Amino acid sequence: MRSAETPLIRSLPLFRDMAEANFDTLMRGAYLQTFPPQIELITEGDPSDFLHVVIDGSVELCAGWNGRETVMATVRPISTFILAATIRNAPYLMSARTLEKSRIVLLPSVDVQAVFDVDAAFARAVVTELAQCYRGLVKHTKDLKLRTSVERLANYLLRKYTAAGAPAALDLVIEKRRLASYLGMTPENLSRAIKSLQAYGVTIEGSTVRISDPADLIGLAKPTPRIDDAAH
Amino acid sequence: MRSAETPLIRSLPLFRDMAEANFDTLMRGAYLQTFPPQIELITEGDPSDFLHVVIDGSVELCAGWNGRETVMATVRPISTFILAATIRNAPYLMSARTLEKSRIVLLPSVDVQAVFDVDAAFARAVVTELAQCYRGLVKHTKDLKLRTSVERLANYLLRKYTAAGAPAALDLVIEKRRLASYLGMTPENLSRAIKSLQAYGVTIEGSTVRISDPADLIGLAKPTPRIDDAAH
DNA sequence: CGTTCAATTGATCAGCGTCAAACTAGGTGG
DNA sequence: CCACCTAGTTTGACGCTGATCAATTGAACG
Repeated sequence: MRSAETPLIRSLPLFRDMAEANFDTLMRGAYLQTFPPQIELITEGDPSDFLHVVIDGSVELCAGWNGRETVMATVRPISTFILAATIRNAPYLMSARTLEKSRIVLLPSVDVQAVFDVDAAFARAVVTELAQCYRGLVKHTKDLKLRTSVERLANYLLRKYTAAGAPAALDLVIEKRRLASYLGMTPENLSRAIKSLQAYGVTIEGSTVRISDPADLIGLAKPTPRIDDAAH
Repeated sequence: MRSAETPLIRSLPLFRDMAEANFDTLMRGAYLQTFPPQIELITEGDPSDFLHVVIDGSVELCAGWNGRETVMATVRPISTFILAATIRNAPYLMSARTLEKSRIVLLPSVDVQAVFDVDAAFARAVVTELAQCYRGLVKHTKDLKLRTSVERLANYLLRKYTAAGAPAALDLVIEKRRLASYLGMTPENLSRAIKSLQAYGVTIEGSTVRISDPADLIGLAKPTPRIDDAAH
């Protein structure tokens, strides 16, 4: 692959510091593909052949068991997913499907592993990225085990709100039923959780969120960096 | 540090393949300490100064928020913990405390990072270990989100049972209230979950577990490698 | 303008947590 | 050696959170 996206990929933390020659090696084996919405990119249990990089659009990672399904994460540009499966050369633990029309780069796992062994800077970046993902999951788990559904919603909204710079109106980007699944509740329950946050100055109309009194909401949500900070 | 434990540590997947000289560097800066039970080794939010290796005893990783607390994992010999915090040089997301008298090796984070940069084999091992931890957490999260508490208990017992080679009697090693917290329920609820498994041939007296009809229990638990297999 | 699917609302119910009390078992001191 | 103390576990009663089911509303799209 050689295209306009190459510099974009190169600018990712994962690829930023590696040697040019090794980056070229990776790119030579790479595919850039555009997928329509609702396409299942990978399936839970399949062998991991490619490391994926979302260039454009959005992808949902989900998992199922015994007829139930849950959203584990949503991946937006520009970031990678299923790095851990690629590293361990193990079957995927989650499925991935496009939410909208998306452009995705596929890097053969064998290439990633080969470059990993010869490029120390890339190795360092892989470890840093993986550690980041791990810590993100720890936070998600703490969120699930330590908070009620209303608390989870309140903190979710505050995270998006502060990340966007405390705007008057904020867009929920994600469909409500998917948000509900991500937060570990049913769509009906999310509806009710939203209503119960009205008492704290939160109004959600369609996908537009308004927070009239952030201090009040913070009083309920009690956010902590050890669960709610993206960095670290 | 130079002691009888050195070869033990050397034999860990994390240190097995690295150059002797680099391993020596790590060991020179290491401390071996013995801690009494119920000692808080690290505290959520503190900066990560050391990578820890449990040589003997057992350590519990837990996390708290707003007066609530939950058990995230139990670490038994011989394995490491808080690798991700060490790598990212970020504050701990979990606290760790000894459950019993334990011997633990402390490796200064700066040493670990320095050796990582010069030893490709060690770097590979770190990545492999981290990816393993990540996948373990994905499974834990799936367990929590997709299963009811009785299903979680049934699968937990089956995992221990098969790992121990399907013995007639199996010891629960962990205190029930901690197991309850790990499985995301209250001690009272665990008691009731245990009773409800009697219908599937499970009896638990004290810390002794007996499974009279594994096939029956499997029918209820519906274990899957994507949640319940330790490997992968 | 009808079709479709998400979102909402209401009613009901099950799972699970909370509270309180009784029951162990392990350890200590008389 | 036994009585007692402490802490974990169990049991029961009760209530809340959140899931389920069913019906309605709303909004996007052909």
